[in-house]
Amino acid sequence: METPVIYWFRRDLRLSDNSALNAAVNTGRPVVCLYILDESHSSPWRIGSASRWWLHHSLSRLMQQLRKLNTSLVLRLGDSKKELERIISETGAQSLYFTRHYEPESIKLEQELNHRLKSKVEVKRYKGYLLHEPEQVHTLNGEPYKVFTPYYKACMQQPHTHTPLKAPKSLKTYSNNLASDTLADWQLLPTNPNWAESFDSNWNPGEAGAHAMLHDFLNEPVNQYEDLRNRPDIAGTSRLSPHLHFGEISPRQIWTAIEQSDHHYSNSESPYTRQLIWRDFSHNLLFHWPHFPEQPFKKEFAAFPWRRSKKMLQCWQRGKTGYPIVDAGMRELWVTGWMHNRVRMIVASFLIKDLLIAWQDGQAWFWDTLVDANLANNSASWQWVAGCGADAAPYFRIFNPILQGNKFDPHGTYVRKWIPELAKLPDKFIHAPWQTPESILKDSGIKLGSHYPLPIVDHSIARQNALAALDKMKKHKKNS
DNA sequence: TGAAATGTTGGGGCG
DNA sequence: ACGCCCCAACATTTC
Repeated sequence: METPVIYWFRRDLRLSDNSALNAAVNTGRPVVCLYILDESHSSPWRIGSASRWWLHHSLSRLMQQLRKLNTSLVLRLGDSKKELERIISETGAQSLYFTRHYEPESIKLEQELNHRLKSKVEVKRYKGYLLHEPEQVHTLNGEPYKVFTPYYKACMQQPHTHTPLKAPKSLKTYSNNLASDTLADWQLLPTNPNWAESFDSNWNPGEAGAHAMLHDFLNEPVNQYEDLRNRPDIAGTSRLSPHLHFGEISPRQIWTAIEQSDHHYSNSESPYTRQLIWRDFSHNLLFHWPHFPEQPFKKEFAAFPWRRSKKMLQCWQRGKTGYPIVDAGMRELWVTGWMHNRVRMIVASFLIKDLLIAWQDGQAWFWDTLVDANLANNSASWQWVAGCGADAAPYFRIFNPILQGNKFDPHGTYVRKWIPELAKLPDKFIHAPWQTPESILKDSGIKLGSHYPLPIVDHSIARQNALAALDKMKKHKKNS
């Protein structure tokens, strides 16, 4: 029998516009489709709980798609390198094809594969996860960009002419039986309790779901993106993040679809595609600074006097801070595995600056609860809010949760959706219930402190404390 | 991809 | 008519 090609699926769980898969199929040899769940490494960033839910369904969909091509997906649990070596020896394969990734663990692994396997098999690595490779965009000195705008401009100088590839119509099946786990073996879905119950009604993981989501976005919201993207009470964002994270759709497919739609902007000016470049930028940062998820990019922040209050952190996690816009966001996250981006900034600012809790703690919570948890985006965004990242917001830019609420959820629709106990409060007080006159509270059937918490901190005092803490950090820097 | 404090201006009430 | 005060509206600076 012909020796097969191993196609190693990673976070490219799609058949269309998948250069690596296409190349594997085009060898004309039988293709062994493989997915490895690797929990063996020591990285603290093993896949989070909400992402496991997504992964389960995404793999399940991929298996359905492959079945139509008369092929199965071989599931293996274990150390990626060992499992790859194992399957190569089981099949006698002489080629290994895959898509590259940019996390420190992935970079290390790809280097090791290159060293250890290259003498025995052909190792072919393809791009596809980003619009621009980290090596491809740099300053005139050859340094990686640390500031977004020049990075963005440099990206726009690059040619964007690629046409997305169609899914292979057929592939040569590898007919020998290979041992495979079942998805159920991996127990990726939560049970007792099934906290992901309402994920099903919010999401449709997999390639088809990704394209349906894109279609809905192109249908209208993309043209109002600039105005509506900050409104959590309106469906104005693409909600493509989890699909992009798992590679169910390529950024190139989105880029091209937008270019070909009747979008009001050209892609180089589109406020939405600009966000896609932020995604590249985050991966660029992580690629060049592998400690980004753990350590502040601005070193002086290592001396920041964070508070370690488990109790406060828990109030934040459970959506019980007493600030409705913050609590609504945290509850949306818990219920759906996702949070509107404007609200992510608000809750992050609140944790970091009002509660003075380290951004790493917030990042860890997001990592576990977001279906779109992505190491590059998550760490770059948290550091951005904290003011310690590359090209970050200044630390002293402290969001006022009441003003943010009034501005971006002016009728309290978003708050009422996620905090139904406040539903009857008049618009005027929806973002600051504690300011409500007693009689109106009574009419609304709300008793603060029992139905809904009183604010766990006073924002104006918290703001002063935050600025004082920054001062303390600066003094520490001076003295050292 | 803020917010608060502080400064400036100008209209109107009023003695 | 005039100066004075108040304060909203807007601008600037500071954090």
